Amino acid sequence: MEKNTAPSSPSERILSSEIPSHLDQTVMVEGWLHNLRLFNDFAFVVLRDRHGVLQCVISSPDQLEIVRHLQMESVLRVRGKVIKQQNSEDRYELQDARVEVLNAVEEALPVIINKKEMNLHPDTLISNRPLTIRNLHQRAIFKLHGLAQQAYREYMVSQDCTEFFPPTILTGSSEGGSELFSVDYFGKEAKLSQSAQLYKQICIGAYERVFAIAKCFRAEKYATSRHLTEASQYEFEMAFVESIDQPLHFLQETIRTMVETIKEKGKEELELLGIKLLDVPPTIPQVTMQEAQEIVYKESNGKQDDRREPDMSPEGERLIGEWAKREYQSNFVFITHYPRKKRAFYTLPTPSNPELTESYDCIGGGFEIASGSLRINKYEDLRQSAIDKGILPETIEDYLNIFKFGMPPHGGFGMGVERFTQAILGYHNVREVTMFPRDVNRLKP
RNA sequence: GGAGGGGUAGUUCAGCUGGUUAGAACGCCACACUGUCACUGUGGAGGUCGGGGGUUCGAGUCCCCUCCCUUCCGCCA
Repeated sequence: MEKNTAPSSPSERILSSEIPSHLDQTVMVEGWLHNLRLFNDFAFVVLRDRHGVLQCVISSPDQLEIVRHLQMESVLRVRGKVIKQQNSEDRYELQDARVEVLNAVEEALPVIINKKEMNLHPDTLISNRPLTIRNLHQRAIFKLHGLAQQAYREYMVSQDCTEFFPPTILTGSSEGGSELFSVDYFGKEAKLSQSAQLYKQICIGAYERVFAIAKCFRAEKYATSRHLTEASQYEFEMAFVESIDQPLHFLQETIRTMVETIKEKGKEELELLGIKLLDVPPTIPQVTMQEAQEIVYKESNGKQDDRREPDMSPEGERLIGEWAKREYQSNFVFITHYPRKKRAFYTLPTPSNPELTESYDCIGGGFEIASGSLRINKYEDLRQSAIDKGILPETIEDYLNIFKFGMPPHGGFGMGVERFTQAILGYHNVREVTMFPRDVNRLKP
């Protein structure tokens, strides 16, 4: 591990964030050439490290020559004395800086990354990811994205959940849902997992409460602003639940913890991005799908009518999101009790109305970010449900067999990792919050 | 899979009913500049107008084919 004490020796690197506590001391910093403002007899070298940027003032002719022809993003080591900037109480700089070039960039950058707004096409942004990730805005997005994942883990662990890692190379489909990617597996055909569903259900048989941050792959040519072919999911499953209230409460508190953690630990990044996160209300509004469709109908003054549809339309999701924001100051809303025909065969039907299910989605930022349900836990019921859905039990034998050996009542959810970040930060395209997105036409970088 | 919009300099874009040498801003290069912080000023380099075919005296501009990007729908996390 690195030493984490504040060094006082000039031979030891300090970070830009530590500068204020070294006033009047000579320090050494390392980082990238973020900007260079050159004058006749002096220059401002702006250095960027993992915490921020620092202005260094070059004033001697020999040092000026070193810096004069440097390209941006060259790697530098700079020594100088920490002083307060002229006419400023809270800004610091290095005086009489001496520069050592650790790795000079030899050619012009393909994109400008030291401006606040890069103003690039999404395609250019991603194709140049090795560079654009260094942009302060871009860097902040993925810092917050990482904080969300950290918060998810911490909350799950605090609730006595056990983390596990599902496999992604499988023999076939566990849900029979979307298209799967095929991979050559020593001459046999294997599939990439589209969901950790099977494995999290297996795991509650031992641990009762489990979670995972799992990759899932969908070989479908969706060309939308919210689909990836390779995505990640916050998976959760808990045993001994009798009502959807339990997993929904879990989901609500998960979201709350994630939002609060980001607000607290991501203060600087949020400020930089100009994003103000809405607090999660004590109770996230919850409506049945039927109620949601009525609300959408009214919200749109009759223009959007999904009331005879078995599901919400994207426009409907957007409208119900606006409704929740206006009526409950909530960025999130739960929709429950979807029709059985829209849900996977393992979803528990509603006892009082078998046409409906004990299921729920979470709408965040105006689109679906999470989905879950109570599950059928008895072998015969599950087998019959598969048959009702037109699935041959023989084709899902491995899955069905789990339920012969004492599966408790259980339920859970899966929440899109990228979509969650997209929802709370309010970005239009999921690729903007995905560092290395994979979609129909993109396999690199 | 369906329907729109688009592809012009490194980047983001303008380019009219087809017309002579295709422009701007930022970036890059050179020079000037004593406090900038999106530094400023002057000058310069940089283009197979996505690719292929066609119409025409003449195509960035019109037509056909093709590739790519993007938005929306289907679908879903």
